[in-house]
Amino acid sequence: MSINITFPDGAIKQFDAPITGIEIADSISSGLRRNSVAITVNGEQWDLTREITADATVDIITRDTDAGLEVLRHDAAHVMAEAVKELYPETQVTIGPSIENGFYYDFAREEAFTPEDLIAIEARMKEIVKRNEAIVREVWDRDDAIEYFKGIGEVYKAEIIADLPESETITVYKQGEFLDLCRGPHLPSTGILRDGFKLTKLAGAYWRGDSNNAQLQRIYGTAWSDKKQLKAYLRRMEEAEKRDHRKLGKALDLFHMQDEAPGSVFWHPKGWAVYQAVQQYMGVKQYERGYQEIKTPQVVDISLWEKSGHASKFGDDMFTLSTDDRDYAIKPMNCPCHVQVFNQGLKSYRDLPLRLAEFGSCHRNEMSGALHGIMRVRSFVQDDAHIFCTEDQIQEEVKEFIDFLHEVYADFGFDQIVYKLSTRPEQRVGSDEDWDRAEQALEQALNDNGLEWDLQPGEGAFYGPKIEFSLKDCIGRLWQCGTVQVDFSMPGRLGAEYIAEDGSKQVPVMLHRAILGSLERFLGILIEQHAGALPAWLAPQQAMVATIVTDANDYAQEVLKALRNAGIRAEVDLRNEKIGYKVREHSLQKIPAILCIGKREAEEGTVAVRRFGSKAQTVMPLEEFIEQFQTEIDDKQLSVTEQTSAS
RNA sequence: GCCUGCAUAGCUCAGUAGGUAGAGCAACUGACUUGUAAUCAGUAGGUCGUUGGUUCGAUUCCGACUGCAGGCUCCA
Repeated sequence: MSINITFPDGAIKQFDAPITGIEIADSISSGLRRNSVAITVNGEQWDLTREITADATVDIITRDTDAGLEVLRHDAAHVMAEAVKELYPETQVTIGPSIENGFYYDFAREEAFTPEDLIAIEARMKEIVKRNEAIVREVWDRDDAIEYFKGIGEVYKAEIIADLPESETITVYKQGEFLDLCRGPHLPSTGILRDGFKLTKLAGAYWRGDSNNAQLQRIYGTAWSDKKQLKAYLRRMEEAEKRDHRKLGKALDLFHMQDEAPGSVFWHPKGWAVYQAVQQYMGVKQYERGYQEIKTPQVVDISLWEKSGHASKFGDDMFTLSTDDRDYAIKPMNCPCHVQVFNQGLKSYRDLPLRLAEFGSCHRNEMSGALHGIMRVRSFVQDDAHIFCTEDQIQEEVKEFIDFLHEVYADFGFDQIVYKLSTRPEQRVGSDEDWDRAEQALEQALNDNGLEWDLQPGEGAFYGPKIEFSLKDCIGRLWQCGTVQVDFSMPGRLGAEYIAEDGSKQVPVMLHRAILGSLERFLGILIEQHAGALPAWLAPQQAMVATIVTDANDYAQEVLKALRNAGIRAEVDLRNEKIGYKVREHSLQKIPAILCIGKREAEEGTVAVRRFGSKAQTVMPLEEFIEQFQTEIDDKQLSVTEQTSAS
């Protein structure tokens, strides 16, 4: 019997059935056969060795594509599990998927794996690849599968199968002595994995992601189509590490943290200069967009947090104190305080939308394991604002906000933004009708802005759904910064109301929103994004005046004064050192402009400018430099190259 | 909070198979007046995170605690 196989380019070829993916690949070219790892058959991913018995549309998956890498990574996880079972037979295997850049497998074992074990496991994996064991797919009866895995002591596997929907076909893959439940697809044999993998780290992970369950041992690895790709990836990771904000924060003398104040930042003069630049920028932008800035108290009676619902949901994570028989909490967030400001005086529908903003200092007793540099801290400042409005105004306000956020992120040099819509969680306040309307409003706003977004069911705040705006950092980690949340419940709980057009009392809708999120976290991301070399408008020290000879000291002081008068953050280096030494030091500090001053410059009233990232020096009159540099700062130019191309 | 690992000079790191530690840079002193990524010489600097235990003796071995790192969980 012959069947028609349709290829991605529309070509149709006849084959004698049954035929396998590997035979199809071979019929096209030996190169394709060598590089193929799986095949898409009528939209479903199949093993290359699985027989195709009827007409089908196929697409051969090669090892260098995203789908191919996923297959390789999944196989790497299986090979790792096989290696672990060979070396430590008492270990139980659970699940092992492919992930971005690699794979992991979760194991249950009494004894902890050590870093030395990883080396042994990796070596055994290489052996298994060398053995080139055939990987065979088998369809099993559900109960037989459960019995089998129970029989060999793999209770986790048995549990997974028992929980699979009845309709699911139970497939088992066999390689050598190792048998694993898996949907596939997999490589025809272990040898095809080749040597582009490496085990990277050891971690704990809860069974089924629930902290009430047993903790398993997770081994992470990275896997690529070949060794060259692997090496390139490892180099990328090394580069990324150099950008780490904790390293740069120390090297550039921006901030420090110490044992006595875990999760809190000591900002040094230079770091604080950046912090201030960011905050002042936001203040101006908010004013331009119709926000009014306020400031609310740090220590507030616990009763307010009980009314708002925060105490019951986050009580354990709040810093509390009592004095004079009264219980207080250090504010973990600003919203209830903002409602208090709204509640002062009688509000009219004419006052809406009312946009109250605060650089609100908040404290949260985050779990010790959650802390991470200045990205996740216990003491932080939010660029927080709450918009009190009518239901009709939600759409427009959210749309406005998204536009605002895009403008801000672009100014800071971010163009990769990930949008997520988080909907009602299990533990929540407010009626289902309110949640329906709130979720709809946000979804509408995202779609109206033509944005691509992911849904995160159940991830909303306890008082309302939210859109999360995340930025991708240099290591590819996603950091949530901006957010906008629709809240139908808190204003009512805290007694907010306004007089409507018809004279009736109405409860306003409250939009919670932030663009930077936490300033601490945002600065961390900013440092990593720019590898510490902040654009001139954000740099802590924008210009450094460095003298070549002591005779130029007086003129250098004049230059410093002129720069500072022009609003430029400048310093002067009069030390008795060689100019090469000074240039090196200030270049390492990534200062955007170094102005070298020697005898010639002093006589001519010029400066010799050396820009960060360039070895070239340009001698120009002081006034010209100031004018040019000021424009660069005012326009928030992101790089000098942009400046030259723009002018 | 949980799992694994780590904690030595201001910084980056070495070291001690148990006998109280060393380099480079930085700091300080002196000389050098210098033209674009490190001038030379000298000096000083450490309860080896805290705290118990084992030992004649612990920075080193064991335990607890604190902090940090990578994950997991959490993130108003």
